[in-house]
Amino acid sequence: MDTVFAHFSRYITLSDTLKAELAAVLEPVHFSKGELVLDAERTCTRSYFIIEGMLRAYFLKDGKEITDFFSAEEEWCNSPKSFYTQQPGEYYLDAIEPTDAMAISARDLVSLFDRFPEMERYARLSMGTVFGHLMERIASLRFTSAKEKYDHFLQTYEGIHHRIPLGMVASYLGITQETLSRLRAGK
Amino acid sequence: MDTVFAHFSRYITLSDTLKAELAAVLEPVHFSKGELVLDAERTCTRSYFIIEGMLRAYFLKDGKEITDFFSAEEEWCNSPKSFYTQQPGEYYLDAIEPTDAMAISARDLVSLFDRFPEMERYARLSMGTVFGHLMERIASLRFTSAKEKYDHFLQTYEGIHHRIPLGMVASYLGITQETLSRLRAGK
DNA sequence: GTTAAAATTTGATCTGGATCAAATAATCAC
DNA sequence: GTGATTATTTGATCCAGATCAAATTTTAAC
Repeated sequence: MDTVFAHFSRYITLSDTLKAELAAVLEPVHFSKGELVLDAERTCTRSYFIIEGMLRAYFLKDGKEITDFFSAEEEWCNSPKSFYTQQPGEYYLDAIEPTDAMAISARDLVSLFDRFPEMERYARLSMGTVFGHLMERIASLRFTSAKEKYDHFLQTYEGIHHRIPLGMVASYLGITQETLSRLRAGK
Repeated sequence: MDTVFAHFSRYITLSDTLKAELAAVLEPVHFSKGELVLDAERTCTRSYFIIEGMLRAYFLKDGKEITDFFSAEEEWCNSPKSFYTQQPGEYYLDAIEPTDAMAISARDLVSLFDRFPEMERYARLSMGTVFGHLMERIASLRFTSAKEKYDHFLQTYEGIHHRIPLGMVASYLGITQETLSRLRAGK
């Protein structure tokens, strides 16, 4: 729980009341490696704050898994559109490592937003951070070679990249496995 | 001012007090076609809500202008990172059409956030909308042909695309002008 | 440990879109 | 309006990375 509080404290000051409320609604969960966290057929009712491990969001295209993003320690993971609209979305979530996380339900979160304005602020500010990452990723996708994309990935997921299978990295970058394999071999 | 209020009302209920405050800090501005709205050397101190016209954000790469996004009627335009951090950023903003907008300064906005929790909510929810667009754009950039990227653009900027010069569209899509020209000719 | 299944590497070929170059067409300044 | 600048189209060539195919390595199940 300390990890969660520390994360919130990067953006807002946590009152004791809010701490107590958070502690009351956050539920520790564990996923084993390879476990499906969310099926795209279902609505994403909970968001997961990762304590240890890594989750992945992917969708299916022509029957193949296309990885859209990874979430590691001290990041939230959910199926954004589905969690926001509370309708089924396109993403599957799975655990690519044994993962410990704290889960919060959409309804509990909404209730916190209603009662704690600082939660709104936290959400606004932390979204800003993610926003920046998305814009960088767009720039990287548009104007860089496969090699540069991979280098950018290594930098973004510094210290984490070796934990992710090559095929997933390739689809995340929008290049083929073969190309990525050759890049890594240094050709 | 009604246009601005209508926009806010899509996300929150505007109290009379907040309306009055907004009216007090929003300043009407006009830019003529081609006018530079923000130089990348400078800090983006204001955000512009566009009433009519279109602004564009671009950066320089090898001396050439690379368009990153367009903002049209009922959208906000600023240099995101610069506006958020109040440090100079990488973006230039210019008007690609004669544009009428309402400007709000970063300091006024911060003050509104401090005094009106519903402004925090507005920001969180409206960012969610933009967030969705960015994710779609990422998907479009990674796995689609030039033709599909252009089709996606036409769809996203439905009714607006004909107002944007081809070269800007091409750099927005991350393809060359020549390729886009050929696509449009239907080859 | 042995075998089967999955992930990664390596090889050969092909192609969409880039690049380089130049001709037209549209827009602007005066 | 007219010349000059800027935007768009068209043509020829080239290459990064895709695709198709298969070998090799790694991982997992029993």
